[in-house]
Amino acid sequence: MNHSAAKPRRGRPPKSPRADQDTRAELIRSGTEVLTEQGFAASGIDSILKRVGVPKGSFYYYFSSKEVFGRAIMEHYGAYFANKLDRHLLNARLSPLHRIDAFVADAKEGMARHDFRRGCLVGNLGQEVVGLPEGYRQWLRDTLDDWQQRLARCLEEAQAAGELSRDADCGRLAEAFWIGWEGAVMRARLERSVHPMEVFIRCYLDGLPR
Amino acid sequence: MNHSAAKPRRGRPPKSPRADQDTRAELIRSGTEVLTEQGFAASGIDSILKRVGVPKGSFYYYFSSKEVFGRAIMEHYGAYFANKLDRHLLNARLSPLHRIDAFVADAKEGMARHDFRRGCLVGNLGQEVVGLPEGYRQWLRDTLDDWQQRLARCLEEAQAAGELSRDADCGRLAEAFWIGWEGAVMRARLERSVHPMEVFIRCYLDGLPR
DNA sequence: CCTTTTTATAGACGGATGGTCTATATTGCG
DNA sequence: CGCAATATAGACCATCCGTCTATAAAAAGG
Repeated sequence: MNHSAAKPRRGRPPKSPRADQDTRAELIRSGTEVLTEQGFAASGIDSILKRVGVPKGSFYYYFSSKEVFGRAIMEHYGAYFANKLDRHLLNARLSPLHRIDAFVADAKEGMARHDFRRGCLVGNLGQEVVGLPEGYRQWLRDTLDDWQQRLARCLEEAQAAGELSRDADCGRLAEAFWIGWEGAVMRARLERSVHPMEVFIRCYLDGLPR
Repeated sequence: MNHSAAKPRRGRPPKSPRADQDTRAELIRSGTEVLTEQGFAASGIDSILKRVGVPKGSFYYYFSSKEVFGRAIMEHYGAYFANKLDRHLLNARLSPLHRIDAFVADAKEGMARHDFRRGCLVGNLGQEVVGLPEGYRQWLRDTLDDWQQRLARCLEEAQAAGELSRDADCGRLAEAFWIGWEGAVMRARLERSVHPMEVFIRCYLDGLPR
């Protein structure tokens, strides 16, 4: 991960100066880390590059602009998160409502592991949506809509399993979950504690119609 | 509010050149508008000054730094919001739970009035808390704690009025409200609609133990 | 009424940072 | 060897925070 270049030279570098060849993927990973911490506007290209030892001049070889770079990060994050969501919400070894608990536990662990510095990319960008490039907003809406549908299906399974009232509107309940969840993640960063996430999920589950 | 100076002149201005004498207060008001839109880091002093026609040189006569300015804005916002909260939550003409509805209706109206460009200052700053000056974080926590207590008292009144179960933990319920509420405000900005706020409050009130 | 002090503004300036672009050096291939 | 593709260095320009000097009007004082 650490590339201490001996001395800066122009031109294409010698055969194998960097351990990992896939610079583009490294930039996306590094960018994801920085953007989940600081959001889009506050994240400088420089700091993202420095983390992986890529010089500034190289950036526009891999991405035509910061905006395009951001989109690549969003896609990467979307795939990562959808995968995590499925891993829990489709886990047949747990009852539907317990799958939600498992997702929450996973998220709590992730927050603590990064010392509450990183939040949810969707939440971060959502807060600064006014100043974001055109198109980002639609991606954020689509992503939340996707998450909502995955959760709604899990709630429907809960209905089938008798964990949830047949009268419940699963779509609306799933919508409410993500609305509040983003608030809980934000608050957890503020408090530097998983407590807000616990309070939210307890209130949410306790309030579900049985 | 609009000060179109005929021509810029140096020196102390004549007796009443600007409609409002209190330049400092105007700066805080303008700053509040900008910060509720864009957050702290993304808000440039210049753009705040331009809105009220105050030249840059004057800024540091009133505030010693951007950080101090931000603190003044937070205090202003805190007073404004606490006042709004009391106006609704202590309104004896409504039942306790209906007071919460009234607050929500007020907030919805405010969001729509500003075309969903402005959010909650606490939510905005909370999201970028990692990069904020020292001390801001504590203010945000204290402020949310204050709001929580005001709401908890209202919920206790609801218990007394028979609108809420005697077994309910009002402190915890109030905590959960603000956790989710900040998420709802954020989402409303993203969707440019009050719908998320409606979904959240309905889910919250429906889930309260009766 | 004249002088001095205080108040408040005008706007340039510097250092830092951030996004973007151009020139360039090296590699790999034919 | 020659040429296109690759990856880099560093310049460039805009912006932003914060500072500084100059200046003009009001307020104070005699």
